[in-house]
Amino acid sequence: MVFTDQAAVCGGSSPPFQQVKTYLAQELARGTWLPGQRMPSESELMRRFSVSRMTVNRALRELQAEGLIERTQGVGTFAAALHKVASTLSIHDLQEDIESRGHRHEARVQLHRAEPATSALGEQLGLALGAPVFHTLILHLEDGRPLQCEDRYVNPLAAPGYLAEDFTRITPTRYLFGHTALRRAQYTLEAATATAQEAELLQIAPQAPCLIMVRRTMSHNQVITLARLVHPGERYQLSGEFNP
Amino acid sequence: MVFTDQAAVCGGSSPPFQQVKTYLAQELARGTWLPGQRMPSESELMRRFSVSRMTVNRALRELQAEGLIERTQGVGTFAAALHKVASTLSIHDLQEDIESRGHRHEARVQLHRAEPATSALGEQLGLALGAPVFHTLILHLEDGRPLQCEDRYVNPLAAPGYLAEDFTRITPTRYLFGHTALRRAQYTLEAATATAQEAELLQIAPQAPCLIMVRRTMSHNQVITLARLVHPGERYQLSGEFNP
DNA sequence: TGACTCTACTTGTCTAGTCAAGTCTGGACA
DNA sequence: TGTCCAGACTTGACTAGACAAGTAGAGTCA
Repeated sequence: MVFTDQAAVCGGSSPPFQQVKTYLAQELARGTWLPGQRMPSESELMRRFSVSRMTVNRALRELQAEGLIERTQGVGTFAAALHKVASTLSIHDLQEDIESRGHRHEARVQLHRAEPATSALGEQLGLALGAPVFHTLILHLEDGRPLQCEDRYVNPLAAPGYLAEDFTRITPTRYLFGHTALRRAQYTLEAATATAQEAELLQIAPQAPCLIMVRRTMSHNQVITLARLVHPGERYQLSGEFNP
Repeated sequence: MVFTDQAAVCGGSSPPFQQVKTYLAQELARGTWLPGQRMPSESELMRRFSVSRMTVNRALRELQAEGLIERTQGVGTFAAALHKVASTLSIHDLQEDIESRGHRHEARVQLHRAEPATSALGEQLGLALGAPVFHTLILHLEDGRPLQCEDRYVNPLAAPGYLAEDFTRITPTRYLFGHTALRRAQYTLEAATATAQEAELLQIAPQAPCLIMVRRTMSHNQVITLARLVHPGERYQLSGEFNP
């Protein structure tokens, strides 16, 4: 059988489900089945590879989870329309990022206190006007060079111990990950100029382009924290990969 | 059994593997097992939920794929250190993005020709110095407002029909998705200022911050295309979500 | 012609058992 | 004391068969 041979060539000694998966992924990449076209059924693949249905099923289920194929009960398996696959960009923890480059991470706490919530802030965090909100402003440096200005508001109900923490030793992100039931986060990412205060802290020109991330982190239905992370454009890049 | 009851409450009539998965995900979110801590083994979950090992295994395998847990053969299953989970930011096709907002997408082709490769470009695309390279410069507009300046070089070996295409009707991204064996893509994202030409096309001030994405798209080992996508900072935002 | 049913095919899910391979621990032994 | 090995436990992978649920097409009947 032609298919079995090809799979054997490519798969080497990898487990059978992986061989089926690799074979299908390769053929998809070669354009054997164009987007929307019908692909072999499970029983067809069973016969071709001489494996049980569970094995074929696992390969197909994983390809489906990866967005390469679409399956419909009662109908069949189809090659996915690849342009619909949303690519993803990874966002890592800054401290880890810096340390993985073999550099030194330093945090300078500029502000660390409770403040009364303004109306806009209270609404976002689900707090009454004037209720206390924790506010930190921290400058993160890589080998002494300013890399991120982190302006963060924290809901005291979600993280009561936040003010007592020493953020030169642990980043707020890590602290909140460990001490709250973090469930969801929303990001927006944009290019803009920093505020005058941020520009001064980051030691950049007032009009210099910055990569600004605004992050809203939530537990089940309560907003835990609101962060504005400002990075100098010339010193910070995000990079990502996409393997369909 | 306490565990079975809880799962039944949450899972409703969903299939057993989903109930096990939901139960574990909920307990993880509640902090029942802190990052790095040992979680119940497969046989323990088999007994608690009265299901077969394959069912428990599927739940655990999917949680592992989603990054919530870590598993080691011979050792056990552990709660993942959540701060290590790389969050992802979705990047969609621009034309689809615009149309999903109910707006009109328009592409203006500024440049559309073959050029001899410079040494730097040839090296990136795997071509000899002076070999022909396809070059397009396209301005994308949303309801008549410039939103993206797309400067793209394409390897003629990978997409020989590229020059003949009408890019006011289909975006290069979509064309390349449909006509090449796209396998991998690498991104970098940064904030910077546009070139003078780009600023003029985008109708922005020369010093205005822009979100710039550089994308390298490859087939198996051949670089298909190199694209520089410049977006005016004030008009373009990326947004994403993170559900651990 | 139009509505209905029956059948073949497809995917979704589960079970009970098997073998393999990796880790860890406690006991035997030198 | 230090080394080695056997056993217990864990995950990784697979099989053969089963039932359920959905779709599509062929055939039947009014």
